[in-house]
Amino acid sequence: MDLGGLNESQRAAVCCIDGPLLVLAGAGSGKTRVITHRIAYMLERGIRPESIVALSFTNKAADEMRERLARMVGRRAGELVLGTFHSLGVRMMRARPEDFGVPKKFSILDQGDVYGLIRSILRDEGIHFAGADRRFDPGAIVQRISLWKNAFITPAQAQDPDKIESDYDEVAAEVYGPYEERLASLGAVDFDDLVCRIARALKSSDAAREYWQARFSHVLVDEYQDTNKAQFEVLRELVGARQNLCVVGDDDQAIYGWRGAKVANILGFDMYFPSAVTIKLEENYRSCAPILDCANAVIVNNQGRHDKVLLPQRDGGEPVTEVLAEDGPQETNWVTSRIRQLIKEEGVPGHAIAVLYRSTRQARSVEERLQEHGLAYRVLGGQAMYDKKQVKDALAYLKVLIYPTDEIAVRRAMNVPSRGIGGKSLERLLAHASAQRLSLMEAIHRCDDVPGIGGRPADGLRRFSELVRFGQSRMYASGSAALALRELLDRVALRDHVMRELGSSEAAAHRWADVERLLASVERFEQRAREAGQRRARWNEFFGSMTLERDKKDAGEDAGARGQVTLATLHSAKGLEWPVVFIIGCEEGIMPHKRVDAPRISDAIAGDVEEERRLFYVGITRARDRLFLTRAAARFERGRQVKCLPSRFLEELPEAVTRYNISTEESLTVEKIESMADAFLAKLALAKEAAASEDKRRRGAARR
DNA sequence: CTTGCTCTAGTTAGG
DNA sequence: CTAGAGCAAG
Repeated sequence: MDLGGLNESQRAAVCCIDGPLLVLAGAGSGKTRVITHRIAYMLERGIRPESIVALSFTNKAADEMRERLARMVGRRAGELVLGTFHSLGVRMMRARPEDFGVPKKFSILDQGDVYGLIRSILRDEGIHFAGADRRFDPGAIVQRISLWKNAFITPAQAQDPDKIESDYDEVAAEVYGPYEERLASLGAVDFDDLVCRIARALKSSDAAREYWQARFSHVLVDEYQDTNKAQFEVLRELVGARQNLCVVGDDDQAIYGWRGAKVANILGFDMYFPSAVTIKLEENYRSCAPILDCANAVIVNNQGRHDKVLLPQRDGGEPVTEVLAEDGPQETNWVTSRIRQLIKEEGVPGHAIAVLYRSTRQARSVEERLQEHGLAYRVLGGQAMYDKKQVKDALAYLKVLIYPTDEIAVRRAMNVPSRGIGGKSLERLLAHASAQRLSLMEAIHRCDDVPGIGGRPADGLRRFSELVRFGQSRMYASGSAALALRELLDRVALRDHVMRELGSSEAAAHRWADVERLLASVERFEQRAREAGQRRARWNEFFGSMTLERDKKDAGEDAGARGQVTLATLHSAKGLEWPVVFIIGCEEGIMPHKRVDAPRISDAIAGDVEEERRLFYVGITRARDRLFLTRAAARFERGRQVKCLPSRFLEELPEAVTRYNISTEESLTVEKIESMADAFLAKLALAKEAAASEDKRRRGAARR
């Protein structure tokens, strides 16, 4: 294998395949190359692909890795165990459910399902909190439970009065137990279970541990700084005494502490694995020196970190520019017209430009302006396709057709569009179902037998029951679920329902397009199953992938092809790069965000300024050639004009940064100041000279 | 049970 | 200022 294209430390990281290895990969240091070369190298050394596990945090990263490897090693790439922690969890649970205490056919709840579950528990349990006349955001509760689960804190431990610091902690602790019970009774797991149940089982069961340790020989983890306690435990148990564990990450880019990631995992790697080798990748091939100077200058202000620095490998580069606007509109105006100038006058393609911001709401004003300029853009992140309501509604109908026993799907479908079936009716149905040992769907089919149900709800139930029967008969007759689903959705007029829910027809059309995409993907899936000669499509796989995978952008639809400017939060920009980057809103309160800096608010989870600094650092290191940092002196907030101070991180930037004030059009650089000084001195010298010659002349005149 | 109005709170995000 | 949730009336 040719390792010639790699530098010395990269080569070392590729070739050190046994034992624990920590690769500290600075931004832009060729991390992905190292990972792919390393796996190819391992294959070359005769390690079986199916015993190599390579984990990352997003499906996108995993797909990219797989593609690159396919190019390097061909079809063997397909035999690697390559994916996210969660996909590994699903894989292990599906293979040996008995190891992990889950039913053979467990279902995976997505965020929306979990929210619904928490809401219904809050309602049922509501009496307990009658004293507190507060509303509780299910999101904050879900987040706490998730953090607890990933830290192996049981419902009982969560109720420890010493640990409870706010009423949110209290409510969440109260909900936690019932939540776990409901999951069990639904035969379902949530995303957190996919990791922490694996960790628990491997710890407690010798048989499970031995089996899985024998199955996997080498483990590699990307973005290791983002791992949490549960993920760390999975890794530790999986690699066993051999400790063939290679972790790649950058503590300076740890920006997910708020969702439970433990920087300690990377900072203390050699404490957990004393024989660990550490390799630093510090050469940066991405950005020009002025940008890296900024990055280095900012990040040194953090305390707990591995000592390293980004070494520029590219020549030249123009100074980083700090831009001051009077207010928000002026800031976005300036950014968008600068973008327009770059594209129209300087020939920079749109996809080479990104606007980054701290919080999603900041995107809107930029979007509006870009639209006015007629510039194409895309917004990164946002809601996943499968998380959108209409898609989930359609998906629920599909599940009802294929798995009528799926209670979650039935509950969802039965009231979309609303058929007049409320909580009371559902309660009666469920009671009847469990008494008669029926599934919810069966109970609905026989709703006339259910005591206490009549009138409007009964009508709605009968209509729903008939609808499902219709759909199923169409499915059996045609042999295609996609076709049956299409007819079913037609009949319920889901499209009209979507249109009605959203006033504007444009927004509705947009959302309906997502449903069309779902239908298309169902069709493709069935098509593939037919081609593979399966008697029945493996719907389990389909639904599993719908829950686990965010929508993949259709090939050719990416930003590059359409020359779109990218809008992204600093979080979702991680791992990406652009020639030109704007970071907007560089102000105290936005970045660092006020919820982080403020003295711990009782119902907020304490954040930390160092993480905000790392976020800023991530933003800076996204830029290849040019970087603009903008801020406004004042903003409209909640209808009021508020003064804004520059972010403390701006003060940490080196002197060489250009400072530009939009209103006064003043632009000052060190070079400018120097050249101004030169000019001044030259003038001075000239004046002196003139004065001297004048003097001479005068003296001469006087002599004469 | 649904609809429409009022009130309130207001990071970041992935599987 | 807005979106989403809660509440009261139909």
